[in-house]
Amino acid sequence: MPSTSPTALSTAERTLDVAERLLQVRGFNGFSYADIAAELGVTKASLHYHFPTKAELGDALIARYSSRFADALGTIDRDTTNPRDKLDAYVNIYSEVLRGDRMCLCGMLAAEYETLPHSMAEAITQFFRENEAWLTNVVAQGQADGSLSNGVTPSDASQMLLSGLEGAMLIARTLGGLPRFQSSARRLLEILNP
Amino acid sequence: MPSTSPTALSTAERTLDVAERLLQVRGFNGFSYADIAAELGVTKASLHYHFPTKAELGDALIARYSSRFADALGTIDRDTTNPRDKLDAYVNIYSEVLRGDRMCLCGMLAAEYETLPHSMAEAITQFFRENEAWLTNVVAQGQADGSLSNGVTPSDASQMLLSGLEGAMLIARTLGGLPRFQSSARRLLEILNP
DNA sequence: GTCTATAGGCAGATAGAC
DNA sequence: GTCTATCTGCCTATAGAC
Repeated sequence: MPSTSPTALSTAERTLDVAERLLQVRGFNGFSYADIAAELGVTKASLHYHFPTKAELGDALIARYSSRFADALGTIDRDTTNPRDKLDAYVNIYSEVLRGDRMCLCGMLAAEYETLPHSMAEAITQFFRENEAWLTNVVAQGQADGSLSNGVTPSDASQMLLSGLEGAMLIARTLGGLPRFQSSARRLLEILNP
Repeated sequence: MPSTSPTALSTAERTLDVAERLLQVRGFNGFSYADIAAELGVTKASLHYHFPTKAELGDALIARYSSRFADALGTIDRDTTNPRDKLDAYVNIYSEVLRGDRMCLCGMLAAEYETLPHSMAEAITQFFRENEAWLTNVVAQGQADGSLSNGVTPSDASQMLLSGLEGAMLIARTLGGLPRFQSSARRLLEILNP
């Protein structure tokens, strides 16, 4: 039996859950296998059974995070049609992360970029590319239907939204918190007012 | 004699120079006394003579960085009168940091915030406060003389500029580099077009 | 001020019993 | 899958000679 009840999580999943939070709060170089093990009540050796090296754990964390993010974008596309509503929903993803006192996982890793294994570095870049591609699409839609200003190219707008939101999260954790983040996010979106 | 020639730097200063670069590239948790010692050709013990603990080294790094940043803002105030020129010069400070393949020192530390000694955390918050105070002043001047839009409060504008620029640096190091940063910075400033 | 030497702890990682 | 036990290496930091 891999689990003790229908709702129980495997050790691998619980490891990812704890490691994900530690990574988003303290950074990849700011937590250890010992931290995860203590929180789960298992030994470090058990963790190495599921994730032999920390680089592999990191790869798994980015893969799961990117996958969930992509799912969330898919959900937005299904649930909303108005491009402005899509952007509001996009910002809301970030708000919920910050509400948990966390930084965006890939934003955190972007800071530590130069210290990371190559596979992780590439995966982070890919995460940002995918986000920008989605945002570019939404902005282009909004410009086509007139709901968004066409004073900026969709590509430029998506770059500014992505980096603006990541920066607002970064600073808000040290100064101003969620209210400040949401205020900055609103200002960013106003740029696209027609 | 504290130095061997009029232009020679003390070990303490050279330590700060190397540590500063390592911190801006790899983060506070991403370098060690051994890294600095190897680069300077001295022993770790020598470094501990000048900076007994890493927390004290970190305090000194933030203090020097903040002081230089404040000097740069003072120079801008002396050399330019037009608020738009001041903002351009402000962005240029960031561009030069990124040109050296570095992240803003305090932006990097903002990511590692939760792992830092209290004295460092407080100093980072103070750095951001001072930057925002300066920016708020410049925006207010520009609104008064009509060179900047008054569609946003100076406080909101300064928050968005600071976090937007920090975020643009953060992302540009993994995707797009300096050209992308400068493009995003230009877009941010356009928000203040009258 | 800088060195050698070393302490004490924690990091990531592995071997092998159960 | 999880454990005990252990390895090796690096970390911050200190003592004491020069």
